[in-house]
Amino acid sequence: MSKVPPLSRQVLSNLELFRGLSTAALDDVVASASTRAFARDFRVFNQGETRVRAHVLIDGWIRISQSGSDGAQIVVRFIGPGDIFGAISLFTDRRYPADADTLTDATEVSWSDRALLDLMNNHPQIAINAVRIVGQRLQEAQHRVRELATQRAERRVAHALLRLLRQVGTTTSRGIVIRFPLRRKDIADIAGTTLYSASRILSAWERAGWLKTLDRRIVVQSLSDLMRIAEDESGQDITPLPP
Amino acid sequence: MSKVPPLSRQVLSNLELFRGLSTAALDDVVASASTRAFARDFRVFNQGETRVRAHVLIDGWIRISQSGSDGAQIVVRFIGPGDIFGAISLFTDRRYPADADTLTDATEVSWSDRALLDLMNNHPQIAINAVRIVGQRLQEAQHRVRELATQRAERRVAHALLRLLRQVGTTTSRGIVIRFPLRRKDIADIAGTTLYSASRILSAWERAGWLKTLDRRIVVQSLSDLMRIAEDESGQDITPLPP
DNA sequence: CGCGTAGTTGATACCTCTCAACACTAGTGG
DNA sequence: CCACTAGTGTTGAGAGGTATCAACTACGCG
Repeated sequence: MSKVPPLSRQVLSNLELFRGLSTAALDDVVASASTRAFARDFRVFNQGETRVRAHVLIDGWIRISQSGSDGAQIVVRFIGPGDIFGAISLFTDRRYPADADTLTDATEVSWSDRALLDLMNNHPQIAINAVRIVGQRLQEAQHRVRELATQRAERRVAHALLRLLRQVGTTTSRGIVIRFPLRRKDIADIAGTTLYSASRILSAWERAGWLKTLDRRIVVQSLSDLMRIAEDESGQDITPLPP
Repeated sequence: MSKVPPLSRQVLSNLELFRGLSTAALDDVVASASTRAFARDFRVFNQGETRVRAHVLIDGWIRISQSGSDGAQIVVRFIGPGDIFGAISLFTDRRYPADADTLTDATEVSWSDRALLDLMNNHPQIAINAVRIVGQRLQEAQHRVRELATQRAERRVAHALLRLLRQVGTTTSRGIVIRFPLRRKDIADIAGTTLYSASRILSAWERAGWLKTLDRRIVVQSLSDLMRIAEDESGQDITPLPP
């Protein structure tokens, strides 16, 4: 889990967290960074752990999930290339609030709490970027709260799929594919329902020909029907990434 | 709605957003601030409005609520003295994501987007404070997501009351009182349930003698029973503010 | 081949929403 | 002084969505 690929200013300057920095500033950032590579299905950190660092994912996919004392679990979000994760805890109670697991092979770069604070103090733009990123996530989370409080399971599953397609959908000849494997349990934990309900809902959609799952990967064939179920109030359209 | 009380460095330095600033920095902050006073039941800003500012509440209480296109509504949070609000939108899509209404007479101070960004650039500590504040709210929101996804209405109502007690509880001879008036609908919108379910649950608790409501204000008499219902996994205890 | 993981589907129970009726209060205006 | 109204809260009856439990299938892998 630790062949270390070189970390360039080029790579860093494309990350949202370091957007708008001078090359001198980027050099500072590089100097205190450390890079790691993980295999698939690796636990990057555990909920409750106190040796916190600020992480940015360079390549691969990670699932952030949170579980309660009763064992009930939710998926907080999926982390893709360029996303920061595990970083908020540096500023709050210095414990990771969730688990992080790799879904694929992955490489990350990370900074210690001290290093990140120094960087932010010396280069305020980093802190401003962080506010923007965390703010976006807060808005998403509040949107999700409303969804859970007011909509039913079927619509929540539809929304969950649409969000995933927006974030990580790839167009192929067969339809739009979600780039990484998802179990029914994952879908349930995203949409806030049970494995069983998620399975029933997806089966129904498969029967209707709206989507199918190939080797844990979901292929959507009729986006419009999905959007009709979701009745997306925020009429954002979905522009999948290039393959 | 606009007799302007004087704004002192003293007041500002006690706000979390401006914690740890030099007096020179505080002078900068004061220079670009503008103060306003509102009557009770005043709409401070509307969801979707684009003339966004960063607000800090000096005195009073404000309810932040969000509604969907279908009319379903949730209470996002209550804002008390010292809290910032409406500020994240400066960094994201420059639209307020929710409505803000005063629950009492209130005074706020606010900054334009331009002014706040300049302040953050000149005084990185402000941006760092902002990351911490927004990060805490994100964690709260994610906790709430899990709660909605995995727990049932009664427990969610208990949690909602406990959160309110923690934030704005005052001990009196009769019990712990939530400082501002709350309708059943408010409780429902916080806990993510309906007016009817909230009413049933609270009635049951009144019959059990755990709490009562006097003039829209909830008085909790048996904290322990409430906590038992909530089965609070994060065994935080509740330390009410002084009366 | 057997085992573990994943997925499907039926039966059932129960929580919660929904709809409706009614009580209570405060404020308004005749 | 008394309807009248609007806002709020309570409670019952019924429907319906979803969780839960259980049984079964399918697949991959040692």
